[in-house]
Amino acid sequence: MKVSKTQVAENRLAILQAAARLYRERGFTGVGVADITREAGLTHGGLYRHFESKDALAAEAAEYAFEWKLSELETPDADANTDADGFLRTGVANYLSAQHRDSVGQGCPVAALAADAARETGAIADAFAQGIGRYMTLFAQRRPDGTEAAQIEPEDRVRAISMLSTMVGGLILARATARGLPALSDEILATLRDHLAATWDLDKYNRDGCD
Amino acid sequence: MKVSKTQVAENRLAILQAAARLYRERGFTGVGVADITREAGLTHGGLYRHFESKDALAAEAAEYAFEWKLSELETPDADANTDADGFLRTGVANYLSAQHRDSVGQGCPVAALAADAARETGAIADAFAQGIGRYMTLFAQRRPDGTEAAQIEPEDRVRAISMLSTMVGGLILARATARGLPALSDEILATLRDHLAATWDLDKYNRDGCD
DNA sequence: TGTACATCAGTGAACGCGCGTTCACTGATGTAC
DNA sequence: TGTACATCAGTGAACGCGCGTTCACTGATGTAC
Repeated sequence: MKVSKTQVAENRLAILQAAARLYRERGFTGVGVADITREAGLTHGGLYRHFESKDALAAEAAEYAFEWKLSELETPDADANTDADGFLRTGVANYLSAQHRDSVGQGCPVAALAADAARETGAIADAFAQGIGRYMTLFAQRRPDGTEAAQIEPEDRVRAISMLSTMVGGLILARATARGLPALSDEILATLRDHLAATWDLDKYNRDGCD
Repeated sequence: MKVSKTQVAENRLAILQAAARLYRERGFTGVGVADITREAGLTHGGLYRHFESKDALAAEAAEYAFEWKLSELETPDADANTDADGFLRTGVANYLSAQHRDSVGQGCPVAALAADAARETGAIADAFAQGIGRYMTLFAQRRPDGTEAAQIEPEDRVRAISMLSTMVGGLILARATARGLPALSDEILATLRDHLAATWDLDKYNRDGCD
């Protein structure tokens, strides 16, 4: 039963979306191709009309997850995000929220899969290296004083590396403690939200020169 | 062929050590029981004389990895660690080194497996929650001014949460980019070493009161 | 526009393979005497 | 201390199962005329 070209495109996208969600939830080695196609409303055999192998699908699903997340970060959810300051304050708060912690499948691919990706080689590893590189640049461009960096300065990269590391590490720690020590998990999120906002303000303040 | 009691204890330990290394290298879902026993110099069948199931082994291996890492942190490698300042400066530099990045199997269980542990339930999840909780307390007790906290203050916990999140996240990002963007990987490590040391000094300075 | 037919996305059975776990067996250990 | 024997850690074949991948088949689509 051949299907229409638009249906083919829809099915392919459904497979990618299912893969991107399931991989984030269960890791690259925790999901079978049958799980993915079932989630997309298809049977496993047809997957190979769309992707050469499970690994090729995983790599493309990783790229898809990165695209998806970037657009999420662009328009987090509120409307006070016209300048970099608002964008980053809301973005950080959303990132370190209980909601993001509890919805891995819809969340940041770095926090969900970077540790898994470090064990991979080839296309999956490449997708993650490139994706993380793009996140770094995106973050470095947005400055605490609300301006967009025309040229990225060393201090912009320091800020981006420090913030992304803290956000990713904090979310992973919050997730790992969510079941066994829920109070600690909540404390990690709340503490980092405050701490990053304070660092943020200090960075702005230092532009006038404190020391 | 029954073996002596000391040999039994040695074999059990060898299995735990092999498991702790292989799980860190390949993740909880990437290692089979035959891989572990082979690494320990045994065959797969005998594993069940020591552990009730693969999951029970994984949980105990996680606990073992946490014990191992804590003692590593206590005596990082140098000898200038008699006070908290030296301990933490050297500890942070070691943690964010290329050597630690490139030896996952001997490294911090949190950076290697916390993302995997967040997908687990039961004994493995518990082991990680408890282990992370202990790391937090250990870090909070050590103060930048070189003293050991008699009682842990809110600011001590903020510092511990912020530092651990940054270190764990940074190491994971450095590992995920090591293959595809080695320059970025090195930059992340070097930047965070400097950044954390600077935050450290600022913390010390603020005790006299700047603002 | 209508008809004939080649295309090919999707189906589901089948494949070889490696997994976690079980179990009959082995034989050195360690104990009872 | 020496002998007889029960114990049990370790072996390796076997189990059922789910995996990634293949393939003959189906039948609606889309094209050639």
